Amino acid sequence: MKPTIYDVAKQAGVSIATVSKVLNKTGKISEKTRQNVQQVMKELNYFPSAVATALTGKKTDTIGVLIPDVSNPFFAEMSRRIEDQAGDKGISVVICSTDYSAEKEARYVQLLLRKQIDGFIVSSGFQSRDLIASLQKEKVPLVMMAQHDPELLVPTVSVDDYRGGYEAMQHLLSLGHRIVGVIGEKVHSSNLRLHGCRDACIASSCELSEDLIVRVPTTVEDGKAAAIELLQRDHRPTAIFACNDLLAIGVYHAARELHLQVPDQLSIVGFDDTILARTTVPVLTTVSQPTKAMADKLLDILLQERVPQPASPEHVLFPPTLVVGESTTSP
Amino acid sequence: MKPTIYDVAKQAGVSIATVSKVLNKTGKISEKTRQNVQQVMKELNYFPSAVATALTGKKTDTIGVLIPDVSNPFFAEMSRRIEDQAGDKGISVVICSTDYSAEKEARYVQLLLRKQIDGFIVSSGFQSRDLIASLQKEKVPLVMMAQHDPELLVPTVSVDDYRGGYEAMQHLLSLGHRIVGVIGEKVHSSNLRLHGCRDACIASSCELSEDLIVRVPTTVEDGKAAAIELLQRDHRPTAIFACNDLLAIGVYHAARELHLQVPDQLSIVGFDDTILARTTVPVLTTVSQPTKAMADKLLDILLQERVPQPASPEHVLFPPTLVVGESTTSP
DNA sequence: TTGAAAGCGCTAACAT
DNA sequence: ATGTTAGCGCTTTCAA
Repeated sequence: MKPTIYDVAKQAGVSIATVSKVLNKTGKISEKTRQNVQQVMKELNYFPSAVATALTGKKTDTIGVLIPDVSNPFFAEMSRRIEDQAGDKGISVVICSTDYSAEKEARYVQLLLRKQIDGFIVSSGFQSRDLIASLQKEKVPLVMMAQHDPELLVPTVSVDDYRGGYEAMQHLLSLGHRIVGVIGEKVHSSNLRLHGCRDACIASSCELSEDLIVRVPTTVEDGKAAAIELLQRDHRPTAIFACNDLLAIGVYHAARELHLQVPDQLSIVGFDDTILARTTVPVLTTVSQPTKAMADKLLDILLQERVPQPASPEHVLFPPTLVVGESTTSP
Repeated sequence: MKPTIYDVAKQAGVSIATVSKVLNKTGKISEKTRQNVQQVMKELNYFPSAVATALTGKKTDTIGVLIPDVSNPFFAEMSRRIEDQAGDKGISVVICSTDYSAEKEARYVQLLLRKQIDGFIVSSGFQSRDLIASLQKEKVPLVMMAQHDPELLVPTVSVDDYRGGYEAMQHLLSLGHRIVGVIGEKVHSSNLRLHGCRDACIASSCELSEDLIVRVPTTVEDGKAAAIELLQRDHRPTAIFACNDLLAIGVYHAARELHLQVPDQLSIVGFDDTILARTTVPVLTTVSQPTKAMADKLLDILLQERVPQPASPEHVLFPPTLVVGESTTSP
């Protein structure tokens, strides 16, 4: 059997209270007994039960990360960052895929709550606003990632989507493109990216007609279909900005099907800078999110949340970086 | 405060034992009180604390999945499958990235053990054999995924790597390729895939000279470098089989750098059938692993492990499927 | 400086 | 059919 605090106490000839104190570095204990107890803990290979500890009301040093899908590279990479940062802080991370389903969200939230986790990181694509509201009512520490939605009274960490869209479009315009198609998801962050696009056009006194903007769901196939449609028009775009890398991949497929060379006959820009951006040939020009810094901030907020509840939620925006690959050139 | 079993008992006018019984459907209780208690649980929005339950020694219905890296698409996709399967069985999944580091492995194992999880799924790339041995000594249910290593006395679930390699090579040979380069990782599963390649060549009475086989680490860059080297030889290969999709991507990059058209001037086959295989242009021909079935089996074994320890560990091999994409054609 | 004892919320005999 | 009670392993007053 695994040794318990009682075994250690007996072996060391002290009470369990003393053992607990050396464990937690609380109270006053003589250097001598401390050494002795620690020695015994080593010998017995003793580790306190996290379960028993949690039951006494202490923090569990575990946070839950709720993402729509681990197999989506962007979320996988963010998760990885969060894990790394958390690991450094001695915090463990539970990752759950909610599959864009409000039902699964509820189930996992319930589950993690029962496990007494210290807080949640939820991400864009979270369906149930009610759930978020009820978590807040229960004062469960919570922070939202990759979705800067001012309506939500939740602290938020995301990239500056507007600016990312702006820079992506500006890049294309500065290369000389004048007809640029845009493919966006039907989610909040895509809206912001589109606004950025529009404003970049305005700044270059070039117009972005609304019918060059297509909104789709999020798969590669959606991106391909949208791109094919755009590229078969009379005055076809010479460049396409896709609001995430997955959609951009769809554009590559469309280009291939229509026998258009990338970038010579069609420039493509993506968003997110996931592994996908570096696995295409030619390498995708994309907008990079500072995932490491974002993960760091996410944890900072979550941990500080564990203490007091701030009056008005903090909304942190990180600057995006345009990463110029091989998929863009002058028309 | 969150309601406890006491609150429910008081409100329902029964003892906590009764509440516990309706909760667990154990013992005998009249339909009437059952209804009543359940009603009260609803009203109070009561959910039992998983922590308290675990402390009494019951199973936690949580398993830990240890993978080298969530941001590697193959592992992310496997994790996702495991989660799905587990979800159906009411089991929750904790995913941790061990980063190919024995130290992190030890840390996470310790952590999860302290949290009283019911079992582990560890995967290829796990460094510390000692850790595995000690888990076994402690009789912690454990199953290994994606690494069929007969030396390990652990149940194992993986794809039939040998056969996958065989089919990949056979495909290329049947298209008429005679000089085929092979790029493999320095891990056990790649060895098996290579054996498959060799035997496929022998079966076609065509020889695979050893110097066409290159062993590398696992990144895209490694794949690219190896491919460039292969392709610059005097009698350059007309096709390359890469032992995983990531390496195959590297081959695409190499082809591009050397101005070789895929598939006309160079055929490429990968392995794993991750999302990467479908995001390349042209779409990669690759060997698919039945991730869903594997995840299912993994859980079956783990759950059955929770009861008795089988005498000799089960080693399950799943058949791979060659998925022909657009990256292969006749030379 | 150390120890005794009362919980934390739940389960599982054992009584009734 | 329902209730009483003794733990599970640990933290935390409060005494000594």
